[in-house]
Amino acid sequence: MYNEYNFTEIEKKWQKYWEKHHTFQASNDSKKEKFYYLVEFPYPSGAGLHVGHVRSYTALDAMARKKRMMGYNVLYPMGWDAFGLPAEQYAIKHHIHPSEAVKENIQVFKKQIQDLGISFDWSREFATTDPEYYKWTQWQFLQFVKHGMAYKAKAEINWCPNCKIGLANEEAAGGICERCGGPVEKKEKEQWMLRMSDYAEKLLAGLDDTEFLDRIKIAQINWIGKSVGAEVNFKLKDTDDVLTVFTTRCDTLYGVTFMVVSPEHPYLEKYKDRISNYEEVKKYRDLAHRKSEIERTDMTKEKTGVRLEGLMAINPVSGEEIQIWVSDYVLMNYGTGAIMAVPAHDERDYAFARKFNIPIVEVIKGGDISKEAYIGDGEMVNSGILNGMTNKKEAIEKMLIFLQEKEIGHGKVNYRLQDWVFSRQRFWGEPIPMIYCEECGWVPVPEEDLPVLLPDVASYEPTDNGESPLAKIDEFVSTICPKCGRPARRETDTMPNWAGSSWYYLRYMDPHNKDTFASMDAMKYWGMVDYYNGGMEHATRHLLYARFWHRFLYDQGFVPFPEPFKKRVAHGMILGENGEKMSKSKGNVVNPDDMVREYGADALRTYEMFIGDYASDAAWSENGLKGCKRFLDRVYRMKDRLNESEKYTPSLEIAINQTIKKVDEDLDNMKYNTAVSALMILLNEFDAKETISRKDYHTFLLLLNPIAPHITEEINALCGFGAPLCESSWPTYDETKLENDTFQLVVQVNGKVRGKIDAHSNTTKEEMVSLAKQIENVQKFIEGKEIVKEIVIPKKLVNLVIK
RNA sequence: GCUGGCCUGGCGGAAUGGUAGACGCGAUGGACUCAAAAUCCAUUGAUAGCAAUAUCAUGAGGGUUCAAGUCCCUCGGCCAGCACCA
Repeated sequence: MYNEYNFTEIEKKWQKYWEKHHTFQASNDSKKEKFYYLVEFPYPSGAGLHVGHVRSYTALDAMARKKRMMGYNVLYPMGWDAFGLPAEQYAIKHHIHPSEAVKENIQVFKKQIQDLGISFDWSREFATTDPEYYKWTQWQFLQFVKHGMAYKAKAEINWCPNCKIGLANEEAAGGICERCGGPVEKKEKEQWMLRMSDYAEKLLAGLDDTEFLDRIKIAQINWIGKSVGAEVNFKLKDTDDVLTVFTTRCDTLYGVTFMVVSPEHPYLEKYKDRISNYEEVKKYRDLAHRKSEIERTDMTKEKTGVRLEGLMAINPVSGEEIQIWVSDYVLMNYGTGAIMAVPAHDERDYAFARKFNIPIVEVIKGGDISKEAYIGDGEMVNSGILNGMTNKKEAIEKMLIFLQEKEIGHGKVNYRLQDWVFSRQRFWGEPIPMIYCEECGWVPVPEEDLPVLLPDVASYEPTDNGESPLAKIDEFVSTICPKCGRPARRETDTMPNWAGSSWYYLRYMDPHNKDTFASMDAMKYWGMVDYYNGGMEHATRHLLYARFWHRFLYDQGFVPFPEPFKKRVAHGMILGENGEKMSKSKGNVVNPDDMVREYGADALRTYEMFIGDYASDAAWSENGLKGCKRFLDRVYRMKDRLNESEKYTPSLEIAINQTIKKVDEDLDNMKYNTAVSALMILLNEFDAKETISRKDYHTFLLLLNPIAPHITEEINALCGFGAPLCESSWPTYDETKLENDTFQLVVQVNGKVRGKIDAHSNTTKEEMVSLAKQIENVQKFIEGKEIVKEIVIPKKLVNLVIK
């Protein structure tokens, strides 16, 4: 492409200037008002920076630069989320320590980001893999232990046989391993768990303190999955035991004709002597166990199950004896692992009862239960105390009171959210700082011994038996018990990737603190993150983990605010030129380095802001990028057409004030595409003039600077406008100069545009109507017709309604 | 299945209920040039017309309104989240 200026040189020059002058360094000791912008820190993969990174980093960069010009003390930091599987796998393959691979990748990423001129405060940079950082991740884990929020439990975990790793529910959604895409199995293993489910209500309520996008709030609410209902106890016939179920529809209790327990329910084992067909039951249970999660949760498949012969339950309201079945459509990890089945009014129970010929009793009138389960509302029948009631809510309330009085049940709130499986059988993660002693059990590593460092060894292949590679490293494992001094073993599991990213935003506030993870003063000054940008793929897990972690720290008095993030915003993806997701295999990957080399960082930045609505996906177009480069070239050329005036050109004054307002508001609202468009429009207006004033041009450069910082600084210097733009004030607009004194009057007849005429803005309503009627084309339409109504919108439009 | 979002020219996309298609890309014609690149000028939703202008047009069909891309209802398509959640 043709170039009339050397953008590479210009970009390097100003990047050096900013570095030398610490332009973007945030102060922890400032009288200015603060603003904290955060983008999700990247995982420094070997593939390098993606054009998607450029989009979000530039977007918040533009806001951060603008806010600095407005006089705020802006924190816009960057770091590295560097633990994780890819680095470990790379290391296994190439026989180098993961920390080496990570170091190299970080250097590449950092160079790429710096070439873009993103105004990060690099003095606060760190990686989650730095011992000085993960020391505090471990320290915070110990606080969870100290407050009974961490426990080790033999839990059935999601095990990926391919990756040889235990997965959190979040990583195994739908029974598919999110890393390799293979099926996930169940495996029993001792795992460290965090009691996140205890925080379900707080995490739900805390959303009120945030300004997340609605769709993000909804995703969080779904994930927490609050459900209000009741726990009801069903007596087991001829025992003193009860089978407890959770239900949201206790009003249908009279319609319960059987119960179903999940294959993992402990009663199968407990009552094996009473279950006369136990062998059959056991067979079913083992079969269910071997099935992958995906097979079990396939809703389209037919219901299966086995009746527990010899074991009966009693319907607590009707007193009837009812059958008990085992079936895999009941899940052990939700509710109590057992359900009451109301086949007349639940689709799943209906299908099950139909298949196994179990009685179906209607309790809500309205459907034909010989054909299907009726799930609507209606009058209660066959329901004792509820008969005749038609209001579902009242029926539930009445039944709840009854259950409580008879002590057979009580109100109960259930959550889908489960405890966080916090162990990973991996080398490249933060070691869990716990020691197992035969005498004392699990003992935390004393805080003064932190960090527990990862050993510097050559082998970190995962093991087939599900142990962490660390288990094979004797000098790591062998230690002494901090309590009794006897020989003991270190925990060899490491933390999940989500750990380090759960509190990094706090460390940025005070990154070099040696005494604590961040000082209270620093955290009080910086407060909540004002804007937190990330992908939608992190709207549930990462965001929930971080909020939980933060809320726990708050409850222990370690942080001053209950919620970490005020606003959460999400960028759309940048797709390949063919509209598909960029991937190596599709050959549609765009490398930002190539674009910076060929068109310059400013053009790339401007284009990515112009590409479309920030929150939506957008397809890459190199021609679009060229168009933005052309725009910057035209901006540059305009410098040769200045006159000596230090005032706005009178005929441009309105347009300039309008543009200041538009760009100002659009940048605040993340409407970057229309901000760029407004600047293009203004440039077109400049272009139509022989000459423009120095002030016209200077203001334009100030407005464009947050998006295209290098070229605007250079032009500013070339023109001798004074201080660099990054040290100048953001322009303000004059409220009285936003409107022209003429406007185009649009004339409609019956809502259709029939004419336009210029009018002075002080034209009265009456004058507007008479002006309208003078237009020739309008007269054609109203001639000989009766005008029944005249609608006048001042300074805009007249609509004549005719009959 | 439930919840939320989206659907506008050849393309990316603009439009507080008030001129649909801003801005950009692409395309066509022209200027400059020996030529090309770059740049500049003009045209560019469809149909009819020399034109003025008219008709049609924001996924489909209804409705509310003086006026609907925008609000309401029905349907279709796409995307996302959750999903045998009791």
